[in-house]
Amino acid sequence: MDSKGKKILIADDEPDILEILSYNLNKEGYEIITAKDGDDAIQKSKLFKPDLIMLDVMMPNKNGMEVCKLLRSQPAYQDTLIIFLTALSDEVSHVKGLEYGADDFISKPVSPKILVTKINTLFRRVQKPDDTALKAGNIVIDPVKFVVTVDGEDIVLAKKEFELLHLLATKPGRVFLRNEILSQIWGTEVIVGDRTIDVHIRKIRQKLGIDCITTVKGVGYKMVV
Amino acid sequence: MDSKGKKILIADDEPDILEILSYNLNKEGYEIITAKDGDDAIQKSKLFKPDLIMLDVMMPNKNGMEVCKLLRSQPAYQDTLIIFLTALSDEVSHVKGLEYGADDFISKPVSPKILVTKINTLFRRVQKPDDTALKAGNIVIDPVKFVVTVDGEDIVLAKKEFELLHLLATKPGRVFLRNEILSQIWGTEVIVGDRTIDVHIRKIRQKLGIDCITTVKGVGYKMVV
DNA sequence: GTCCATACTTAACAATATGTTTACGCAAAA
DNA sequence: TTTTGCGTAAACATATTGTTAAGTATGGAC
Repeated sequence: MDSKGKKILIADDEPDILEILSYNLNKEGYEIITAKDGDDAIQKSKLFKPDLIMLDVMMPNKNGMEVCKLLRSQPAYQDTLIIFLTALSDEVSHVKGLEYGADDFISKPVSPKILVTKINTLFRRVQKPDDTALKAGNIVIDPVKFVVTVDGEDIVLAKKEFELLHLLATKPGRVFLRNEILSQIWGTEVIVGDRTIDVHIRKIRQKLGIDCITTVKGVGYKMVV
Repeated sequence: MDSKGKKILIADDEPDILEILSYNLNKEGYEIITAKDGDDAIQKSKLFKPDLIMLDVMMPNKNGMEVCKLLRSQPAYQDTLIIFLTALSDEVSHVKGLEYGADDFISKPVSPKILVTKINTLFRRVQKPDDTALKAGNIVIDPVKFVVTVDGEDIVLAKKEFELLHLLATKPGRVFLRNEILSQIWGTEVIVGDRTIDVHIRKIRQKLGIDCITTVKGVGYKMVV
């Protein structure tokens, strides 16, 4: 579930369209938010921070183009994927849409297959690996090779363990609240218990063999230098 | 960036398209030259010696195919990258384009992100000429002879298997995300399932007999050194 | 062109690694 | 002493990959 669990906002004034799109994308594991017009789309974008926004070109209260232009002008939406829903032959919208920073177009009537394929592909494109190796004392954390090295010896961590250690190592010495850890590693969507963090911390300590993570009772964890 | 500062010639009869493409590629640091038809494209190619040429299929005064054929017939343009701009569903152009020596295709309407990604990828591909044999431990991968040698013994791999192994071997130890693998080996057009990668990995492991590829669960694969 | 061999892809299922919860014990603070 | 928070281990659930087999292209020989 890497490209999934993403949030998609769909804005269209026709309830039928909304339903069809929602159904098909929801089935694929995406979380769907719907909006019925331009203003609604802007509001809900700010509220839910979707990863992808589908805009009907023709909508009441600000059409798709206007919404796109407005969102793209803000830094927070620079990397958000934006797709337009257009009539099949609407070349003008295509050209204009591109100027406003659209990433793709889907023509009505919408084929569920093309829809899903396009969206999966788009998400696939934007993912890129983080490539800054971190060092904390005698520990080296290398996201490129996905290995942790202690005193020159490679240690294999599971994904979550690695992410957790990497997070702590971004600011050695700084305390990370349990809440921070949860939202950074697990995201706001998934809800996991507090014990889950403990268990991962324990495994990291166990695998690394050295005591590099300190517990700050009632607060969180930090990396020692 | 080392793949930048390159010259790109864009040939299309629609000024809007020219402008959009120019804008996005220029932003990436490429130097852009535009041409409005086939003859213009040929002239400016000779004049500016671009590193990459984007040709609209439908153009006045020699269409994209003709231009491609003509340029490719000259030794000077043997190694120039040529990309076609095609309508989304234009399968015929794809087939013909490949015959004439196209390096890739971009479907209209053009997504800026995909455009930039593709072009960056293409330059990266040619930057490291494929004629250097790679070595990783006791494995030698020779793209010229298309053979893999383990401890002096030749092993025959299928095309996809070879490409996959070669990709991993370009940066031994580095983790390649499944996404990266998909876009590097399969490209942006084709969409294949995740299991497909596994199967190829399996075959490589089986044929080589040695354990040179490590699985990083939830992340991807990497070559061990 | 047809046939054949090979490679590629997909789907179903098995195996395994990973993530999460639970229950309990311990220790420090109130 | 009671309470609170954390550590631990095992049980459980889930996710991800490995494997197999069968279907689908693809390209070459004839």
